[in-house]
Amino acid sequence: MTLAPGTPTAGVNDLAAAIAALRARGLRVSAARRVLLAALFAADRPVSAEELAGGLSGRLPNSDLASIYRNLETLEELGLVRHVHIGHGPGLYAPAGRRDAEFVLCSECHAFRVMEPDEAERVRQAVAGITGHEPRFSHFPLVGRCEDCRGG
Amino acid sequence: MTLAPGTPTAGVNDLAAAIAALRARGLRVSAARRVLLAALFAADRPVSAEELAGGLSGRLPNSDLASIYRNLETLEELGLVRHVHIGHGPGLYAPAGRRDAEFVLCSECHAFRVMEPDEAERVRQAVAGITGHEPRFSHFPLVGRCEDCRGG
DNA sequence: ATACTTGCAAATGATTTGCCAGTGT
DNA sequence: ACACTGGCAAATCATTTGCAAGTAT
Repeated sequence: MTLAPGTPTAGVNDLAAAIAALRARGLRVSAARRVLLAALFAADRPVSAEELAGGLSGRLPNSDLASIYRNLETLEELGLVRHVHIGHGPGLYAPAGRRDAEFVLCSECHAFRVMEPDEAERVRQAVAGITGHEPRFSHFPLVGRCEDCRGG
Repeated sequence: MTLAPGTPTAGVNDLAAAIAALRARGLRVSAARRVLLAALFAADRPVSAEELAGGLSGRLPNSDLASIYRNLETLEELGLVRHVHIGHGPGLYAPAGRRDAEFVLCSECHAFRVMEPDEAERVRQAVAGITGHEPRFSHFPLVGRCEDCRGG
């Protein structure tokens, strides 16, 4: 799809707002999209397209992976959804909040979490001051041994 | 393959040392491995298996992707090779030095570089102090807008 | 009514596996 | 000699694309 001109959609933080954003862009609110968005907002962690298809079956007559990928792509272009990579598995999708979540992954125990807003801000500041790059851990998480695994 | 017991191989920084490490582990020094390692050490940036196969053809009668992947995996288990991911493309391989290289990628201009040792150390310290994680940017690079792109 | 969407099948790109012939030690 | 390796074909996993039928607006 090519996005028609219009107000650039930012992140939203609930299903209703996401659906409103679809409408605002002139995109159709189909059953498949409703259920997909609902599943994403209901999940407490980023989920794969495969998991979404699984969770959706039953809730929808047929949940096809191709359609799910297509919708995830559309929603991502709209800024309503985002995806991260953990290790070598499939991409994991999550609803996009008003600001991108920054992820942290332990390379040893694989604990995965979202940074606190101020934590993320401090990392941004510190890293920018050292490397010159304003870091983003929303697509590739920050990977490293966590405090526990380091024997803290 | 399952690695036989022996001295755990660390990174090395030249072809001869890598070959010695293979021998030390009782692995065979075949023409394919020689040429593969030579290509990796000759490259000035991480390269894909496909690129390696291309560069190798001519130097070897037949360079098969499957064999290249198998060897890269073996060499990686030995600690002689490492791979990074940039965006969604194929994995990119590089020889592993005595300590892992930490990569930085600009999310805007896609400039890709290796951190200076002290730069990496400062990032490690700073981030560990904030998130509790000792960060590693050898598998997933640190991604963010670079100084130039931020209008520095 | 019409353009956007879906489901299904088939294609693609990256990487892995099975198997037997070839070769380093 | 013998186990380790390489080549080739086929399989697998994640994701994408083509296309005709279905549906939101």
